[in-house]
Amino acid sequence: MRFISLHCDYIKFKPVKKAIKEPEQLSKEREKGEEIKEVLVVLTAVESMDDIETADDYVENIKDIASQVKVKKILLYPYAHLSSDLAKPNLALSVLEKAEMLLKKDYEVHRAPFGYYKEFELKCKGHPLAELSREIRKGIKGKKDENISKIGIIEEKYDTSRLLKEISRTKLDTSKLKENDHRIIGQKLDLFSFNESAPGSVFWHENGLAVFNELVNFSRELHKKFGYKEILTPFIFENKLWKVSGHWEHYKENMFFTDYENRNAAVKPMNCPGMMLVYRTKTRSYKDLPLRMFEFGTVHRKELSGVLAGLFRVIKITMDDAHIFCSLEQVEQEIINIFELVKEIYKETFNFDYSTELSTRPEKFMGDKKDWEIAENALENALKKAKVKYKVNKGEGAFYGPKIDIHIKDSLGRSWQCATIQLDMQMPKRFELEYTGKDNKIYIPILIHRAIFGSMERFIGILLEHLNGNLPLWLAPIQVRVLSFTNRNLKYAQNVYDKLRKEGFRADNDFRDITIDAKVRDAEIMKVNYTIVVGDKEEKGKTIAVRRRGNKKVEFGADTDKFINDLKTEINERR
RNA sequence: GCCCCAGUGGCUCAGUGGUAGAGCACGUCCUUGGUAAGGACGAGGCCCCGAGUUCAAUCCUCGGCUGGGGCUCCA
Repeated sequence: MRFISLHCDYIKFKPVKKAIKEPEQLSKEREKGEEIKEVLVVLTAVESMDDIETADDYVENIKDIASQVKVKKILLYPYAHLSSDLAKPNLALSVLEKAEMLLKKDYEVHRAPFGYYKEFELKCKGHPLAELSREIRKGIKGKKDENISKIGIIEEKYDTSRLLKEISRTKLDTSKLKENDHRIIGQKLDLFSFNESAPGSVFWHENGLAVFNELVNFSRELHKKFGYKEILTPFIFENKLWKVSGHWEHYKENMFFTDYENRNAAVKPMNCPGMMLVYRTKTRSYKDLPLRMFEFGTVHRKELSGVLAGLFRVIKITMDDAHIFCSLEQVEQEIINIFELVKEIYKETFNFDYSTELSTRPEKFMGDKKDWEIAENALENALKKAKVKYKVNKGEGAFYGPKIDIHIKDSLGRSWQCATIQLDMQMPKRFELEYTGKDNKIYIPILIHRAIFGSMERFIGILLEHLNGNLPLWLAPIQVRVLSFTNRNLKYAQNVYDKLRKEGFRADNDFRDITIDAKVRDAEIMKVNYTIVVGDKEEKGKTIAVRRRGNKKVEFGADTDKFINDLKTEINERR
């Protein structure tokens, strides 16, 4: 039996045995100031009268805790055995009839024709449970009452525990965009835009591209330090490659196809196969390992239409992708090295609050259980050695191997996966990758897929929200802006501006004929790091007046050359 | 893909079954100001696309596209 309770905008699925605990939760929510006026108890899948009694206990509990809360009981339809045992409709029917008789007073009973189950499942393109919840909600709003009688039939085979987790998670305040929403910042600072004609694909404006490129440069430098070799592979590959890699089989729905002449090809949704081909360009020996191949790879993935979200979820994705080829013994150390890199970026550079999760073997997996155990142990040991705190997600690994992910929350409290480290023992076999060992025998290397930013787009989105658009000097799209005080000072202002440009700063100017207040205001809104005003005083003394973003104090009479040097120092320190 | 909501000048939004309005931004002029909005005037719109209802649709209905939130999936 499934047990559903709804109140206000909350919707929760609870297995009946756990549901008894729920009234406590209700009181907690009331303490937090949640206003709950009505609780709707919806019973589905009643299998016996015991179920109904349990539900009644639950209702009594609610009444004890919150006497003013209105409780409405709905018996949706006892579909016991219906899904799993269509051969016994009479059994289900008898339960239903009993229930109806006993409960008519208290429960609104809705029933559907038994044949509806199949129909419903066929109709559902999404998750049947999720759809059921919408149906119920719709019914409650009274808009389409007739729908209520048609629902309530769901296959038991669907794993509800995961859904439970999702749905019972704190409901987000979705009514308002937060001020630090990256989409708003992106528009205000003229960083990027989207267009209907290329959904899920970012148009990077000058300002946004500056941020993007700085991050790329930063990452390149760091990867060099960590011993990676950067390469670049094609965008379009023939389908036969995707058949080898397994994407044809597992990822076809997400790929863009493009045929030409006699070739059937696809735009790459992942970078791995291209890199595998580079590995194969020569014979490798154990001396070459670990081989760390790095690529800023641009991939395209067809995503379900309801799933795109600003920079967080896009179709054209740029990844700081790398593949590490190594021996089994080297895996642990390589993972530890990756943690170092993660720490360097996430902690030292940006000071993010992030969580680490280890996902293990799923029910449907490729390869040997033994290999999986080795891989999982390697990941876990590395986590422990690197003293990383982590959570285990059992059974949520990729089909080809276990993985470690880094998650960060956005302005709405939603968690996004950024960095990912995945062990793969399938791809090297499929591509027949080899290396010669010390003993002159041929071995298959282990493959580690990993991305640190994850997707550049998503990372920039997270970063913008984290800093509320106040980017540090080295990343800022407009580092310095020169303002003319009056039209008398235009020439000198132009000189100062030219000088800054020639020094290589991202500088711009505002020589409009409006008040200095208005220009300063605009510079602050644009999150310009340093605003420089030149007026008569400055012109006379060959100085500048410097204002730092968010600071009310202004440094009058500053020396231009010294200012330039200070800027350079600040950029180099990446503070 | 599913559920709910939205789509009106570059931006933020009003509004109406009789083909449109404000503020900001933009342009011109006045003003020449010391660190978060000086003033006047002006230009700018296939009211997302397609069909239907109607004498008449930006508005109502249906379908589509895109965006937002929630699922599912993922970086």
